[in-house]
Amino acid sequence: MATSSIKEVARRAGVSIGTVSNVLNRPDLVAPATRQRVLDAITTLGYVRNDSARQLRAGQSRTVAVVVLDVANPFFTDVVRGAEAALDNSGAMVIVCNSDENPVRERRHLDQLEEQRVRGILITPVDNGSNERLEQLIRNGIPVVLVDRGSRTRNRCSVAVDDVLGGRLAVTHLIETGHRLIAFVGGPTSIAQVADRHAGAAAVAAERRDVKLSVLEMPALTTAFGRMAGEKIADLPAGRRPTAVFCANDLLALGVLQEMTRRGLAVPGDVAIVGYDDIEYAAAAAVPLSSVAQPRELLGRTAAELLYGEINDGENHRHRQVVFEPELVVRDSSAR
Amino acid sequence: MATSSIKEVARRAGVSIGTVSNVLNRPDLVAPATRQRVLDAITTLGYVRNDSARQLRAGQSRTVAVVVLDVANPFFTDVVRGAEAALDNSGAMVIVCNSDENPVRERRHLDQLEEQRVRGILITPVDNGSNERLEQLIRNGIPVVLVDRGSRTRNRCSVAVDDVLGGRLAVTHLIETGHRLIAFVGGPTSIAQVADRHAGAAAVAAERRDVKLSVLEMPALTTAFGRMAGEKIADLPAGRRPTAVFCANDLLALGVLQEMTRRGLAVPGDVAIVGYDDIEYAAAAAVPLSSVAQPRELLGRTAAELLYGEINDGENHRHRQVVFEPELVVRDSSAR
DNA sequence: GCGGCTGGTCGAATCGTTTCAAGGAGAGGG
DNA sequence: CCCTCTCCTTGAAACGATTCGACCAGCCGC
Repeated sequence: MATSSIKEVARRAGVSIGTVSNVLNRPDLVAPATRQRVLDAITTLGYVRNDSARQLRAGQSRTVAVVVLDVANPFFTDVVRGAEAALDNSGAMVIVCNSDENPVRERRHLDQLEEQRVRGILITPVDNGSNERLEQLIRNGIPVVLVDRGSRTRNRCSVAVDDVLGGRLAVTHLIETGHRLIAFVGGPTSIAQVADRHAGAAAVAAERRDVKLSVLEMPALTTAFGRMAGEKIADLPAGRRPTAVFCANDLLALGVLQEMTRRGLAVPGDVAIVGYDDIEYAAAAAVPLSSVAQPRELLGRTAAELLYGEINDGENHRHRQVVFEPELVVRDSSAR
Repeated sequence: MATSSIKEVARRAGVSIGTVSNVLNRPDLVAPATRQRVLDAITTLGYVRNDSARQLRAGQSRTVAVVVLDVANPFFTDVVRGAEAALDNSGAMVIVCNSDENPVRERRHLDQLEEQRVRGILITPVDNGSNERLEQLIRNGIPVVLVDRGSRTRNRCSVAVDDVLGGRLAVTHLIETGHRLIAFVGGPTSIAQVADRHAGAAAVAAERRDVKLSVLEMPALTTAFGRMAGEKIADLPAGRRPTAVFCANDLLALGVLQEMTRRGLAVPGDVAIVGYDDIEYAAAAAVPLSSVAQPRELLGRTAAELLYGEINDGENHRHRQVVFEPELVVRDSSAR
């Protein structure tokens, strides 16, 4: 019942504590006969190492934390998957903390993690307010890698995806398939990702005289608001109605798609649609959705590798800012 | 840089170690002036408690683990959410472990968690093989609550949803809206959930002479196989074609829906569809999908509460097996 | 036969906390 | 003025592991 300690194992095997520890950590130092005796004692007692004591002695834990904005978001679950894959056989254990876009929760998690002396942290911070706390962690010797946020200051590693490029890709594709009247359906511009995606889209549109990009700014990036945006678009007279819509994420796009179908407008015949994120359900929509895909797993994997490097290189580590390129996946919703 | 210990705080504040500890844990025992001096020392040194030492002394940690089959599955993320909510102000910290339906990974996590002396574990085990390991944990004094699996043996708590009832609800609804030729699209019957849902559906169908339930067993519960099932159904001549389809999960249902739309069959006009799980995208489908919803957050919350009870009641705890009822959500895809 | 070496084992120190019995300084009562 | 009581504070003993110098017994070579 009460889990037994190394001391009892030692007594039962008739050896010293140090020898038991050696069996556990450097078995080749111990004579085979003794080793076997100790192992037997361990199994009969059902001994389980106490990790707290181990860590206390070692001065740090073997776990790495990933702090995400939303565990339910497929984007982050894939990032976590990537990170886990990268750290799988490094002896480290990955734990996932969910800040839920709540600065207070984030703060609490970071405090906890520091108390636990985690080996390192991968984090997508809720806002820029977290910066001071993160600086502190770094000063205290805990490596931090930023995920999906480029780092302005060069004193940490970060991985991100080029959202401006993503916007360019989407709109370039729409122009190439013949569209001239294009709508951008976005969310609050306070979200950096939304702003960047729009910037890319606008830049491409501005390069051509005959292309016009209108903007619909919705309060949030949900299907419900997508439907609402769809209504507004469908209500326009055929001549002034955009023939293509680029949405800041897939949920918006699904909403728009749904509304078009309901109104009897053909996709992509009357209106082409391109989303962003390439979530699993994008491909499964009634009309499979074109979307700008981000290398989610790769993002997590790379972040983990940077962290791993930082942990091992120690003082002479050079921080790196990695930026990935998104990729356009063309499906039926924007086929010619 | 090197994080400072309680000892240095004590020296800097000119008090003993014990006093610093008291400031941290029972501040009212310390004279205000002293307390302030200690707090100042703590902030100037940037002292952070060492949780390992704390736990070592305490004998157990303050964390509770949730071991899920798939972090990316919305079902589990909601369960986790519920558990977090229930434990939020109990001082416990929730960590999420992902077994990825892999017994080896599951085993490794359980080992790690036992070494960490976690307070308790919520788990959806990969298979019945885990049972022995779980028994062991329980014997060693770590409370375990099963999630989404009823416990046969009465020696632990569990929470589950009545899948047989879910099947009944779906088919009863279809019969009431006038359907007589109904298809069940399922997955491998080795999955208990699938078997139960089918059992419920079959039971209701058997109660009426004029109702016929055919079964399509697909290899996996994905949209791709849903489309395939859709093909088979659409290929049938109109007279023998089922007028309603009940799918073992929403992904299958979305696949079927997609194929119907592609073939020009109206949903629900020609074929009504009911799914299972009520995932977020069910409501967002081109034709909003009727689905059997499980109380996912409630499941997590209840599991956490049972665990909490078990932790606190100690010896005189009585294990309970809680079963929740699913609920049918009717949307357009099966509207009359 | 003796010095040195090697392989195996031991014991003690250490990590950073918490807890608790014990002590000390004032204050208040007799 | 002394005794008692309260309030603070202290110091030492855990908790369970790891690590490292010391020790001991054989064995080898000279």
